[in-house]
Amino acid sequence: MPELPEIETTKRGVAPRLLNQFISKTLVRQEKLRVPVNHDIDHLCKGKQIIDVTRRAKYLIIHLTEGYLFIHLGMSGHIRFVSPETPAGKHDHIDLVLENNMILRYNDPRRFGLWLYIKDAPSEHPLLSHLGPEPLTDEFNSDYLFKRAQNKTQPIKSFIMDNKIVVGVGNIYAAESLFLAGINPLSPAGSITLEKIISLTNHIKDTLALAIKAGGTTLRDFYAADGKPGYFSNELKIYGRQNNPCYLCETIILSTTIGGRNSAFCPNCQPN
DNA sequence: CTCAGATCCTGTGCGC
DNA sequence: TGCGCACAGGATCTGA
Repeated sequence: MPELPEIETTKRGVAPRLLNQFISKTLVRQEKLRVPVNHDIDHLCKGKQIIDVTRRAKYLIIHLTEGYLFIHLGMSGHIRFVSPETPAGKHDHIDLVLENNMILRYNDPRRFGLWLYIKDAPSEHPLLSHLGPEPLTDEFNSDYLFKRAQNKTQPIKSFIMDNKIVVGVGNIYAAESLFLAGINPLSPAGSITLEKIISLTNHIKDTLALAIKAGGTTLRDFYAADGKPGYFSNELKIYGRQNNPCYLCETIILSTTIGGRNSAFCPNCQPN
């Protein structure tokens, strides 16, 4: 489900209702996630106040009076507020119960996500410490990207999806940005000209910012915390459009596999 | 070091 | 209608 815009949309949806609240209970129905949930997470969170809600890469970070709660939604997760009487359904793995009785409920069929309580500074944690810059900050710019790309033979698409290079660029937005920049996703990262890297950098930023504005991309099952779908799927120009004509030149869009992920591209608009 | 591929898990949608 | 298969928005590990 989620890429960075979906996480950001989720964060904006849940933050106002979490802020300043006290946690009364953390109910874990399924602890086997990408990383097992702390066995004593209920004890660790109980009675603590939520003092901030932030995002780093695709992690939501709930700041408590002591420690932090990391939430990652993996490929199929979502969190929503439900009232106390709402019965838990299939794959409703965790409830964060607040003292006002509202429940932040986490559902994740594939269980690639995680919930983790950590005590020390998030940026030092092994899950976050190696991460590259946020795409919407000035730290992520064309000079940086060009430098990092030098001598890389890796396909440019895998390169921009590498969290050590830049975080938050998933399969959808990688495909969209490369199309808009006119770059073939298979081209070796080190072979891309500075001009194209400048264009790519700008399109990554623009695409993500637009998608956040639209409330994320709803393909099948993404709904923001308020239950509203995202509207960015209407804007997708290349992702999932293989075998259809390109919107710009009507050439039939091709697809290939890069890093195990399906990758659509227009052979005419993205020649190299 | 770099990179392709396998892996964790369940649901969906397609062709037969 | 039912079955089997391919594939899905992420991230990490292994091994060539």
